[in-house]
This record gives sequence, structure tokens and C-alpha cells, in this order.
Amino acid sequence: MENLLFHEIHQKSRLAIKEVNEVLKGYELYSAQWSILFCLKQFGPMTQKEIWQYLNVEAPTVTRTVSKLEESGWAERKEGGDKRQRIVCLTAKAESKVAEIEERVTAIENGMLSYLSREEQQQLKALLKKIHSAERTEKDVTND
Amino acid sequence: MENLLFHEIHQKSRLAIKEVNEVLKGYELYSAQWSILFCLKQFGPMTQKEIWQYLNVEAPTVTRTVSKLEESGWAERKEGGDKRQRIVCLTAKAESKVAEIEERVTAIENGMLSYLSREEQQQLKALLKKIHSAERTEKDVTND
DNA sequence: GTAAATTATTTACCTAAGTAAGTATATTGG
DNA sequence: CCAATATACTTACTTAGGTAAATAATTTAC
Repeated sequence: MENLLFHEIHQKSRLAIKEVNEVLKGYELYSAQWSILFCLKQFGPMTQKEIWQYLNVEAPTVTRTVSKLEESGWAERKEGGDKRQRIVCLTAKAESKVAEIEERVTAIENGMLSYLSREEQQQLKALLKKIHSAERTEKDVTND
Repeated sequence: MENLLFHEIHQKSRLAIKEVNEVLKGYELYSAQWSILFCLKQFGPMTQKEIWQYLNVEAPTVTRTVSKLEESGWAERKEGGDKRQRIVCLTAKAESKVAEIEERVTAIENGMLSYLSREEQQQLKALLKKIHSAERTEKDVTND
């Protein structure tokens, strides 16, 4: 019998992005762009590799999204000591807006979680972390 | 403080799609296409509206994905009594393969869930279902 | 010190899914 | 009956993210 759990995860993922985009619309930003701004706010200037490793996406995804942030004046790229690297950092405009955006995004997220207690949220996060790709042979998983 | 829950949900969603696509590669299918085949297997012929309502996506998404299934010989479209509707059904090729694919997809999904007990899986699903868009004013959610 | 291998990023092409607007058929109101 | 409205689907355009292959800079091996 098909497991509807992943269906549910997929739906909530899309729903959250939709809600966050609704807030970000006022800043001409999108959720993936925001995730990088948030990252830079937390850690300061980062190489693109550090960004895609933290966000767990592929390198081309970061290339594209940072390019857009650059075009729209939220981020800048500087050359690193290692000339292959491009170090990404927030612009002044971004520095001045990021805290406000974070507040609004967090409010929306909390709204979506308002029917879960703080304990349930922790529980949910812990259960999600137990999901991972099975680095096992097919034989091992088919006899369930 | 930012809530990492949605980050986690987003990651697992992408991970599951990646794993399922790995299985589907052998059938020249992709996860979104499979979700429609699965739907048709469960319910029989459906209009596109019935499909997007069930999968909770937008109409254009179904148009595109069904078109691809049609091109690759997995699905067919018939004209309905209402000539605006297009009724989608499985081809003979699909009918003969769907059970086998489902078995393999389920095996992969179970592999990913192998560190969760059946009870934890139910719990996880229940917690996810409590997440939904807040049809409330901003004032209501900021005082958390 | 240079050829070979590795690394960081980019480019090109693909699936997935959303919004807005268009088309064709059905339904409803006068 | 026919004009106005609603419905089912499609088209065009956008974000998001993946893979494979290309490019450029760095490191390693000989």
C-alpha cells in the first residue's frame, strides 16, 4: 500500500513556500532568494560553496539565485583570495531590510504552526530528521 | 528566531523525489508523472480537474504532465460528454507495468522510513496535517 | 617546473509547479 | 433565443532545482 507520508510532506513544503512568497512579494523577493539572504545574515560573507553546502542544494542553483539577488541589488559578489571562489555578501539595502523581513517571515511560519505546541514542533522536527536515503541494498528493504 | 522546521520539510521533500526518480529512471518516468499514474490506477479514468484536485496542484501542472505521459505512451486522453473535459486513462502498457513500479517505489519509500516505527510514521503524518495556512490576521499570530 | 588531477563556478538543458491571461464549451438570466 | 457568466483546459512566462559537461584556477605528482 502506498505511503501517503511523502505526499503530505510534499504538499506542506509547497504550501509553506507559497505563504512565504506572499510576504516576500512586498520586497520583490522569492523564497529561494530569501533563504540565501537569511544565510548571509546568519554567517556573514560566504563562498557559494558554503551556501550550497549549508542549504543542501546543488552549485548551479546557488549560481542562479545569487545572480538574481545581485541584479536586484540584495547581494554582491567579491573575488576571493582563491580566484575560483566568489564571496557573496549582503548589500547595504539588504542589511537594512533583512531583520524586518525575517520578522514577517517568522510570523507567517508561526501562523502555520499555530496548531502545534512547541513540544509537537520539536517532535515533528525530530521525526523528520529520522528520514533519510537508505544506503542499503534493495534486498534489505523489499522484505518489509 | 527562524524556524528550521520548514527547511527540514523542504529538504525531505526534495530527497524523496530524488530517490523515487532513481527508481523511475528505469521506466523513463519522473515523480510527478508517477503521481498521476498512481492516481489513475487507484481511481480509474479521471478528468484533469479531478486529478489536480486530488493532487492539490494547479490545472496547468496537470495539463503539462499528462501531455508528457501521452507522448511517452503511459496515458491517453478521451473526449468527455462535456466537450470541455478531457478524460485521462492508463494505456495497456501502463496497466501492465503500474503494479511493478508501485512495488519498487514503495520499497524505496519504506527504506527511507526504516528508522521510524509504524507508530512514529502515523505520528509524523498527524503532525504534518496540523500544519496549514493561517486564515487569520497578522496581529493574531505575532503575539506568540 | 610542468603535466595531470582536483576544485569552484558556470552554462545548457531538463522536470516541477505557480500565476495570469486566452480559448472553447456549457450554463444561466432576461 | 441570445447575451452574459462560468467552467475546463491551454498557453506563455516565471521561480526552483536537478544533471552533465565546460571553464578557469589551484594543487599534486613526477
